[in-house]
Amino acid sequence: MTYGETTTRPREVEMDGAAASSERLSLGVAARLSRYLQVLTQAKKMGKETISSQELSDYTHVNSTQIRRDLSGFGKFGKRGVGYNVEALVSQIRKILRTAGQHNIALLGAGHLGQAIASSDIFADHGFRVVAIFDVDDQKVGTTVGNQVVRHTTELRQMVEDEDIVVGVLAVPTNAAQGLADELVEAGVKIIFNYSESLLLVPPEVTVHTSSPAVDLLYALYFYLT
Amino acid sequence: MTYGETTTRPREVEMDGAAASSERLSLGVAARLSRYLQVLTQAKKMGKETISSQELSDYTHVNSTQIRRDLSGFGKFGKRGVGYNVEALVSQIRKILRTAGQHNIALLGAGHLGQAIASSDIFADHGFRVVAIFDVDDQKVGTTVGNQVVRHTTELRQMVEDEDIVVGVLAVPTNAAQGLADELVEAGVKIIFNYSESLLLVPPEVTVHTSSPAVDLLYALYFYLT
DNA sequence: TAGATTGTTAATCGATTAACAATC
DNA sequence: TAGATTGTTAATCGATTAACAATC
Repeated sequence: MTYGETTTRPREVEMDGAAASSERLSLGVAARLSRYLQVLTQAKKMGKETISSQELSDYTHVNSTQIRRDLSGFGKFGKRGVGYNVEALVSQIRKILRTAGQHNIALLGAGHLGQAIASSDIFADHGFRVVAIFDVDDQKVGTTVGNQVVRHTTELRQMVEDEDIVVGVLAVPTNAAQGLADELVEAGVKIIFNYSESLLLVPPEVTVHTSSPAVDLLYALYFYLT
Repeated sequence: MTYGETTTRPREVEMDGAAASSERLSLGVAARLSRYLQVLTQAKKMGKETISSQELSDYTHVNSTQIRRDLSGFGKFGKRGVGYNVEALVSQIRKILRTAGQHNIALLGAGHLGQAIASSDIFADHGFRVVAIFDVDDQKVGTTVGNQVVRHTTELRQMVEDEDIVVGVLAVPTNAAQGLADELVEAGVKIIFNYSESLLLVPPEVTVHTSSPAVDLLYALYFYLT
């Protein structure tokens, strides 16, 4: 590599306030923007109007310079000496992540975990709507959980089609997970959120996210112990 | 920077099979090792005896070269042409992450989520043991959840001391989370696992991990939409 | 042996951060 | 104005990956 050479970096053409760029975000940037969004959403709920990169850093543990850098790649959202307007930043990041709209979720499993998910608004806050809940247990089918009537999993395919469901959440026992994952895939769901311990095998075009609190805990513990 | 210069890299002294190094792992390495451990633990349950870096890659979405590289930093655990012995690798990684022992957890909240956590073995599989469950609701105090009797949160401090609890898991409503986090901190807990939506402020020596399925989902959705 | 898979190198690429001028 | 905080540069650092010899 030669140096002393001034590299002209590719730069996004400023698009009159439009934050979304045509290039795909890197994994890291997308992950961090999502975390900022989480904090901002909660800050907004608490009535906070502006937030500084330092405050965002305190909550996310992301370096404040990096936060400013991440954001400045899409526009000048902040005000020097003041910080960022919480509400405006929320909608900018939603635009960047292209998740400004509503997305429909199918919840599989009406046990304790399923009920916890259905009655919380963690998903609702971010534009995800649980539009159907399924279980195989006839005792549970027909009962109401959250604001949905529990259906039998045999109705899965039809509901995915009718309700335009893009995400399936697996809150079922380990041994039932792979079978239901297969059914979700066949029904056309492209993102599976796995709360079971099962390792899931799916076609490459389907994304699986496995929730693993114990893994996160191991990781936190390491830094506590060292 | 000059080049053509051969940099001598610091290298761990081989310690006769001992995998744990004296240097602190980087954030990235610790996070990835935890994920390998999760997959290996499940693979072991399923009776798998060996696993290749490619198989680990399929499940973790970490590049197979990087997996081999991460592991080879601590010893030669694999067998060429065969792969890694699942059971041996589990114990090596546990040694590296220093989580070979048992660690005690306090669970706050005996609602649906608390019950789901108490009756699952996601934590138990990794050496975490729920040794106490708390709630403020007198209806719930005294009932049995998992294999524990639910206690009132007034007993928190004493139990943390008696049972040597290092981790507190918050499975409570958003508006109760900060208050209980404060109590956990006062009781001496160093790691808080937050399942509520609340943003928590804690002293710098305490680690908070906030679970955020919706954030993970946003992130997955971005790569699906683009 | 032939095939498979590790361990390791060497090169590239992107993430991270300190520092500070710009400016609200 | 004075103080605070952004936006941006320039440099460093660590992560990532292709490639392949070693070897089971």
